[in-house]
Amino acid sequence: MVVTPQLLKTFPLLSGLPDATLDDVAAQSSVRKAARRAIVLNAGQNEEQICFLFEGRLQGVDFTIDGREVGLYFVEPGEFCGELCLFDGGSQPEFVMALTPSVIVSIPLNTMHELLKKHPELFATVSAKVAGHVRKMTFQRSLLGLPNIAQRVCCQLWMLVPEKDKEKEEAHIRNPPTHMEIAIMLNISRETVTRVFQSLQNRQIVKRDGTSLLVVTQVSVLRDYAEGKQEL
Amino acid sequence: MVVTPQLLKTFPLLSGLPDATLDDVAAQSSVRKAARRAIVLNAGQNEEQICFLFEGRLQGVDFTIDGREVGLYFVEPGEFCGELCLFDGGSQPEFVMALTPSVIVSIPLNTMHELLKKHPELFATVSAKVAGHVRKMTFQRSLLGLPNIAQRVCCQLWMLVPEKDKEKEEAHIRNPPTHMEIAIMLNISRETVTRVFQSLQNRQIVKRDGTSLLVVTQVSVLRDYAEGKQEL
DNA sequence: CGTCCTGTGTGACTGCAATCACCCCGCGTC
DNA sequence: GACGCGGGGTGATTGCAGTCACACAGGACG
Repeated sequence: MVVTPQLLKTFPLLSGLPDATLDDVAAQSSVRKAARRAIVLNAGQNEEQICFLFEGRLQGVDFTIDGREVGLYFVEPGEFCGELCLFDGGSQPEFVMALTPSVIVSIPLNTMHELLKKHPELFATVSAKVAGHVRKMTFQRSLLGLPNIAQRVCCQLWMLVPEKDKEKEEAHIRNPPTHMEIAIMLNISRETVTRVFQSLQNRQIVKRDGTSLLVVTQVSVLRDYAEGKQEL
Repeated sequence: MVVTPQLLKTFPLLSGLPDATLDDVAAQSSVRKAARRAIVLNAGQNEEQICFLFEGRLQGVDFTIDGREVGLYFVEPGEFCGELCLFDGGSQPEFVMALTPSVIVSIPLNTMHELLKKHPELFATVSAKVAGHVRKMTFQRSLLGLPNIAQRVCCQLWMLVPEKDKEKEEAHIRNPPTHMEIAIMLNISRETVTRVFQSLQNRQIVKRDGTSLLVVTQVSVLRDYAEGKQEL
């Protein structure tokens, strides 16, 4: 499929670029669709492309030596991934997999390099993204250190509460991860996640509204659990 | 204490810089000593300095919400830390603590920024270091996903085997982390680490030589354990 | 309509690592 | 020498989360 400059403009990182530049980049880029659970980027390979997510949802995942899946982060529409090789030309550290059918725009590594050279202001954005990634991973790592499993789940849930809702008493989490996805991120079993959720629902702290919406009815209580001020 | 250009030259990152530049940087930098378990960089603060380790050993550590310590990485002499704020001006994500009495050279963030602007080749090195950090964290995260604890310990041990010894049958690990430090990195208890080590020693796969040297006598067997090809 | 698949809910069982309690040893230092 | 302290070693106990097995609901799809 053909990449139009208009398509590229939908991505915050690129939206400020002059039309001529976008024409140029568009000509060298490509679009593709990825089915559910399709691999978008392979770990351990020099992927030579930066992926921009137009539609769908991706997850960075790794696998342990014994084949277990390890969830690392999500990629939402408008965001990009695979940028690490811009920094050292090394290989992609983790797999990126489509959680839902997705549409992905790929810009070749070289094109991206040229672009960053010409527009250093983009470089700052990409750097900040990597820095943010490090911060997130550090936080996630500290989550895994929690001995209390329920607390771990609550922390992750708290992370998913939109910033704007954190002070309110009710929060909406759209398209929440499945229990399995949460389990993989937190290094616990799917059943355990389900049990924690049951417990939260019984106490009317969260409730589900269809498959694509999770309502946190008592945000402050959730925070207390997350911070260990209360035990579940 | 006064920082001399000669001192700065001992750091690989800075060794190629012209003397005039080093004079300049030295004038704005400072040296300090850190006692064992002293905090070198504080998490959550805008530290505004890049720390170069001249002597000793540092560890990046985080704390879970409930106060548990989480070990992240080590800093060896000649290396630096605290560079993440160069990328986004954000705060330091984790604590950096001295494992042994250490000597640290601090270069202010602004000075460092100027330096990188004037010498983009340094920027590549710093970028590569951050990228490498991300890779390491990703790997460490996948370690934590291992359900078999003994395997986790063996993997960590395998990581500590110097690159040059990985193909040999005997490897030397200088200044190995204490059981406690390993336990913290792997999110398991100190006793469990001890028991795994006992098991490895009984099978004559590793042996200790004083406090500051650990000898891996059967490197290939250790690798098999690490890769899950054999069970301990 | 039936079928398939994914996601969720739940009970029973069990194994394994955390915890606790205590030991020893070596080292620095008062 | 006595002492404290950090580091390592070990047994007994226990609780908790993983695992297994199965049930059920809802959506997609022919």
